[in-house]
Amino acid sequence: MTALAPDLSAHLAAFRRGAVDIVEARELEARLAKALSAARPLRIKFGMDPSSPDLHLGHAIPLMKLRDLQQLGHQIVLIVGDATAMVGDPSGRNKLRPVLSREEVEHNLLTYTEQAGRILDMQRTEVRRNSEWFDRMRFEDVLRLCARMTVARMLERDMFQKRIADDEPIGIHEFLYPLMQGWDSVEIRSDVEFGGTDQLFNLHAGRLLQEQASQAPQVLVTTPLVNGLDGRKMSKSYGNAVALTDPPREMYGKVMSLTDAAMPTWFELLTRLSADEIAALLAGHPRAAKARLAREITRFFHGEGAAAAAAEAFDRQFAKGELPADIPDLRYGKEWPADGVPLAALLRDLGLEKSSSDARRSIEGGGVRLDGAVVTDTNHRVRAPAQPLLVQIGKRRYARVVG
RNA sequence: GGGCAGAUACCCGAGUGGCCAAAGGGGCCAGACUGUAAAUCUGGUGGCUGACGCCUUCACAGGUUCGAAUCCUGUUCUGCCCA
Repeated sequence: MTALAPDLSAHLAAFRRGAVDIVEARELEARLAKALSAARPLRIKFGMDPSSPDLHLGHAIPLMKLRDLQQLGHQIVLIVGDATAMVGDPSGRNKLRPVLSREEVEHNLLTYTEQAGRILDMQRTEVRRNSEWFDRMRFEDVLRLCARMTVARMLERDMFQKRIADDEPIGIHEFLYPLMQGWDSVEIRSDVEFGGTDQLFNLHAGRLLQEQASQAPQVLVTTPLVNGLDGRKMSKSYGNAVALTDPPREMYGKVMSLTDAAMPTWFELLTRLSADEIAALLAGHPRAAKARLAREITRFFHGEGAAAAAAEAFDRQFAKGELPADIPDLRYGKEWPADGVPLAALLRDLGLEKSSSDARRSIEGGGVRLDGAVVTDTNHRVRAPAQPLLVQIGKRRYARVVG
C-alpha cells in the first residue's frame, strides 16, 4: 500500500479537477483531514456496468481522476454490477436491455478490467462484484431495501418525468437500480463515490442507505458526461466514441475531427496539462491546439513513440494530402474473370463496402478513385492487376489490390 | 378485470386500399468549401442486377381483395382512463 501523500491541498485539487459537483465539499475536506492524520486512505467507489465491454474516453474521465487519487494513496474500489446486469438495466431511456448471461458478464468483466487497467493500477484496485451480496439476499431483504425509498422521490427524477411525459414505459425493476447501487456503498463502506452527472440520484441513494445503516454518508463526486466527436453524448451506438482500444492512428485522427467547441472540456478532463498551458493553447490556432490534444490523449494510452508516429502519419495524409504510409494489401479471393470484375462487385468482395448497392452509391457519388483517378461508372471492369491497384473510397479508406 | 389509443426503415415521424421501397427531420455515407473543425450547399441512404427489372420490408400469424403499411380476425408488446 502506498503511503498517502501528505499535502491536503494536492488531494483536494485532484478531487476537484473536472468535477461538476461535490456533495458535500465540506464533508470531503473533513474526511480527507481525518484520513491524513490517521494515515487511512479513503475508499473510493466507482461502479461499472458490465453490459458493454468496450470502454471509451467518456469512461476514461472518471477513471483518470481515480488514477490521480490512487497515486495519492487512496483505495479504489471498482464495483462490477453483475447482479444489476443480470436483472437487465434499462436506464437507457426507452429500451430494455437484453438480459446478460453469466458468461457474457464474465467475459465483459475481463475486457473491462483489462481496459480499465490501461488507466488504473489494477494491482492496487479492489474489484468487487455486487452479486457477492445480492445473491445472498432473500426476498425479505429486498423488500426491506425497497421500503427505504418512496415512489414520490423516485419519480422526481428527470428521466422518469420525461418518460412519463412521452408515454414511455417504466418498469418497476428500474426503481430497484438506484437502491442496489446504493446498497453497494453500504456493503463496501465507501467514503466517496464517483459517477457521471446522470448518476446523481443513484449516488444519493448510497448516502441515504448508508445513513440508515449508521455509516457516515459517502461524499459524491460527479464528472461530466463528455460529448462525442459530433457534440452528442459519447456513445458507442452513436459511432462518435473514441475507444480506449483504438489504435494510435485512429485515436489521433478521431480526436482531430472533434468539434472545436468541445476542446476546452477535453483538455481539462482528458489531459493533465495545467490550466495555464491549456489557456495558452486555446488562445492560439484551433488546429494547433487540437493537434496537441490529440497528441496528449494518444500518448496517454499508447506512449510517446506511437503518438508521434500517429501525428506524423496524420499530417502526411491530411495536411499534405499525401498517401498514407501503410496501405493494406487486399487480395481478391476469387478467380479473376478474363474481362474483369465490375467495380461495385469488387469493392464488395474486398470488404471495402458492405453491399454492392452501397458500393454503387459511393461510386456514383464520385467518392471512389482507382490509382488516383475518380471512376464514376459502377460497371467499370477491373482486370486482375499486374501492378498493385490503389483503391480509395472517400478520404479514409485505402487499399491496394494485389491480385 | 373493463374501455380507448398505439406498434412504420438506424432514430424520430408522415402515410388510412393502387401514384409506396414508403413524405419530412435527425443521423450516417459521398462531393464542394475547409483546419478530417463549425456553418453552408449538393447528391445518396433495404437487397440483387450491366440494364429493363426482380426480390424482401411498415410488431407477429392468418383472412378479405385483381391489389393491403392502409380493411377484418387472432396473438404479442406499450401507453392512457376506469375498477
